[in-house]
Amino acid sequence: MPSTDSLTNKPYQMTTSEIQAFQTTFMAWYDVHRRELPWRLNQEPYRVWLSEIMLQQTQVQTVIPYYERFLATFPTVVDLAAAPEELLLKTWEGLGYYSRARNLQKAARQIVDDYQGQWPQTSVELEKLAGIGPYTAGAIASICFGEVVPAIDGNAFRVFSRLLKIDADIANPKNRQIFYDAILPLIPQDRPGDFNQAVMDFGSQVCTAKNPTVGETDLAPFFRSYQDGTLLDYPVKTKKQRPKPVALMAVIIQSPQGVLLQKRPSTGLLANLTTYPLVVPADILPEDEVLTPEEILTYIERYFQETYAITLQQLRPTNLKPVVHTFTHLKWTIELLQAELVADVDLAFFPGQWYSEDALQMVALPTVQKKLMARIKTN
DNA sequence: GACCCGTGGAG
DNA sequence: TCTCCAAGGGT
Repeated sequence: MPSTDSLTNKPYQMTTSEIQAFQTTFMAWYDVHRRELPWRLNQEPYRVWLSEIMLQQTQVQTVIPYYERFLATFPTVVDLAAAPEELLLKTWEGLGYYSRARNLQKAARQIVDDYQGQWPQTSVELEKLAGIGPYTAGAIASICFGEVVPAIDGNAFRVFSRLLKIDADIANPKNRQIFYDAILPLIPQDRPGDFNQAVMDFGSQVCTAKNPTVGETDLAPFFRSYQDGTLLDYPVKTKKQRPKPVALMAVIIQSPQGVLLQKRPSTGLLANLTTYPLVVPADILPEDEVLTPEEILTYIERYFQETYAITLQQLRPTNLKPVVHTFTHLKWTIELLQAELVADVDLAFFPGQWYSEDALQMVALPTVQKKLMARIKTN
């Protein structure tokens, strides 16, 4: 049951004097413990925006080297708008959630083409840009333009659910408004950007998911859940489902021109990235039929013939241990197969090409592909 | 609203 | 090994 303020009868509120004291204490904590980060050098929208996109579902430590490299490669929004996709994805390689990179460029082109290179300055307008949702819009608007608006991310959910004992399920998007309404009156009018960044720093350094140390800070008296010993009961979050297991086969085909790699479709998992040809046996094998390994290979040969007009020679299993790679929602177990080709294969129907070692350096490879290559190299 | 979309670190 | 998490957004 939600805690209710006796004066206003609205849920999850503080009195005016409580708010004053909280703000003073919280911002004082921030002024002492504020982290120095590359994207805090100044408040240029391009730099702040890039950091916010990279930090989506990604830890600070992981982002920092990518951030520096990306800024060096694409110093301005104009450079980014004009970048070749291959270089864009290569710069993002390994960071994951690759649609972020494509949306980043889409938004850069919106800025250049639709906004004459001038950033919109409100969260409402910012949210119209590709890849910018409610959180990122709030973060940029408050940090760069001083708009008094919450930036509600995982840290904010955790900090304010514990502060105010908000027991609404944070996994339910419908409950976001409850947090918005609760946080908005807590934002100091003169420091909205600092406030939102203070939430990040406090949430990631003190009010952490595991082993929180709220009790060791001056903020402890304000945390209602800490006061009654229920800090770890918050936030309330329903469980996610487990990654679904999927069996795949990678077909490694060598030739004097290099190895055959396939560019994935422009939508869906690992969009536009490059891997060995990956076959999902479940998709090309007859259902409800027990097949021998030899028969399975025959089906794969037929699949390559019919789909790509490629004749595989000597398709065979390797003695390599399968590669296991887990995504958020999928768990791939990949068997490695080898094949030879007759000379002068026509790749007219194959979405890929032969890659030499040098050419491999230029193309964006997902981590699962790097794992597959490592498995081969170490044997 | 439910599902899709990566990766690396922590315990 | 397994589970959960980490500055979410798109469809």
